[in-house]
Amino acid sequence: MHSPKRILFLDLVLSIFRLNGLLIAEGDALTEKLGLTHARWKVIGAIALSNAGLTVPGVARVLGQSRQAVQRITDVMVVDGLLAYQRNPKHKRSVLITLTEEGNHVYNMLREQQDPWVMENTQEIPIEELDQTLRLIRRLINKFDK
Amino acid sequence: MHSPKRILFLDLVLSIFRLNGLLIAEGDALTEKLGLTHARWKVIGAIALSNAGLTVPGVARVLGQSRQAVQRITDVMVVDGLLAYQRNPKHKRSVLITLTEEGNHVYNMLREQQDPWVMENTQEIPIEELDQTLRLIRRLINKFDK
DNA sequence: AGTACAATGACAACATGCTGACATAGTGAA
DNA sequence: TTCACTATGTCAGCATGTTGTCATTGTACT
Repeated sequence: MHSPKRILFLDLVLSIFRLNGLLIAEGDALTEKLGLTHARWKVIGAIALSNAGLTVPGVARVLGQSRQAVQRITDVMVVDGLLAYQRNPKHKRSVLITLTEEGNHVYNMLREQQDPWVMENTQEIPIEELDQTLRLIRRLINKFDK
Repeated sequence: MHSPKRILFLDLVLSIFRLNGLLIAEGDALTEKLGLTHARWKVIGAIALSNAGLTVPGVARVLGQSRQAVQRITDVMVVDGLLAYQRNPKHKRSVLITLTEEGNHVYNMLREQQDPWVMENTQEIPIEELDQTLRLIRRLINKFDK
């Protein structure tokens, strides 16, 4: 049972855990000057990328997290003036999340940090390898996301 | 600046976050009957795989976590009778962690759950793809782990 | 329309990760 | 040997994730 594939897969699982931790640390370092954290980085990114406007459960679905976890983050970000809740014509209670002017400004500054970071960490990696890896990761996500 | 590579990389980062969350859920489901959690699964695995015996900071280094986080888990596992602290001939205060008889039993049962799980989730995936992916993940880990 | 089921907000309990701080133990160089 | 630096255990505070529960709102089917 100690097939190479088994070892390889368990190794991959542990490496995902490891990389996840390192990416969180990178995210925190990257956003520290902006008064953000990795969790807020994920949320502000999801909202900035949405055209139609997202609700709290909508962000949770995009990020694959519980709506409660997202709600806690967005509540704080609204208090901090980065996000605002807007009336949702489609739902009496479930409001839409939008970026405030300050939120937009922070997101733009975030981009200025993020873009060189991405460049730095991908320039030596062929695009085909990134693509293959992303495809396998997605395949595993689909397998587990039921 | 919206190069395909940039999009691809950010997509990969988000997918790592996503897969990490799903793997934690899988780990929790897999170990629930054994009274474990994903965090204890990682720790018990690290200790079972070590031949020479590990200290708390040793496990932390293997897993790439803070020693404080590992200490908290092992303290509980010692109380629960899965682990035991043993005198370390090389250090007066930093004890070695060993599996108790019960800990060994739980680890074996864990393997009985884990092996079919690994089989089920890898049988359709060529070993070369797993290998390529692991290599890229490792490459990123090395990049961020300074 | 009415009614069952799903989605949402709100609150709580808990697990797990991080960092910081402090005292003690170990190590290596002068 | 002595002294500076590193490693370790311990305690605390905090951020973030999970699940569970309950009341309310939306949706879809009869």
